Amino acid sequence: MNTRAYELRAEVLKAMAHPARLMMVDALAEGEKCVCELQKLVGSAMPTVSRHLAQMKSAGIIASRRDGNKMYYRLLVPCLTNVFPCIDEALGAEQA
Amino acid sequence: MNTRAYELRAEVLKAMAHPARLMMVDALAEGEKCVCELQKLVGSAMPTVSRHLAQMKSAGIIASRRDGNKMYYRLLVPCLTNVFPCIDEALGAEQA
DNA sequence: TAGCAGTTTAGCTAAATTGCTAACTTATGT
DNA sequence: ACATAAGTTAGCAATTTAGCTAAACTGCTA
Repeated sequence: MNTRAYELRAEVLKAMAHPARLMMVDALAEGEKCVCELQKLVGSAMPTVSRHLAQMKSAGIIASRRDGNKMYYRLLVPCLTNVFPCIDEALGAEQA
Repeated sequence: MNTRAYELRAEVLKAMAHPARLMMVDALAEGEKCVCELQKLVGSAMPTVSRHLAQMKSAGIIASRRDGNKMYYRLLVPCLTNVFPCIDEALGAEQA
């Protein structure tokens, strides 16, 4: 495994490593949502939400589609949500 | 799901979201390793490696054991490595 | 007890991240 | 054409992260 591969993986993980972004990934796992819906969900200002989404999009884990004046985002890699149970397990065990 | 749960998950992901740390997680998935081995692997200065390890330890994904003057680290949550194939898939697909 | 290998902690600087407000864009409706 | 709704981009301040060097520990071994 070369360094470049690890850099790419790190970018994807970094794109998820934020409470608001995780919340959105979770929501998008159920199906596509518009920015306005996601904004209500996370409760941050619209520009903030938009930037979080742009970040995940540039990492390649979500994609967008325009419908009228709404932008719909969808999760490109649903298997990412499979880590959550594993992470929660880690949080339960903690120290050792 | 409450906000706190997402914050905790984000911390775990953040602890992994770095090329050097991912490299170490991959290495530790094969079995425990001392800091000196990990340092050779990632090629950064020893204090830097030590701090990366401390970060992952405080996130709860690795643990340490002292043997003489060496510290051995091990992966507490091996299932974390299951995401990598999924991430690589995401990197292959990209935009949409 | 002195010295050495292995590791961690401290202190610093540079760079990246986050969140906000304000300004701009795109599409809808009148 | 104008107003409004939905999003994005820009620019700023505060915080966090990353890497380095130097200094402190920790545990062997002579």
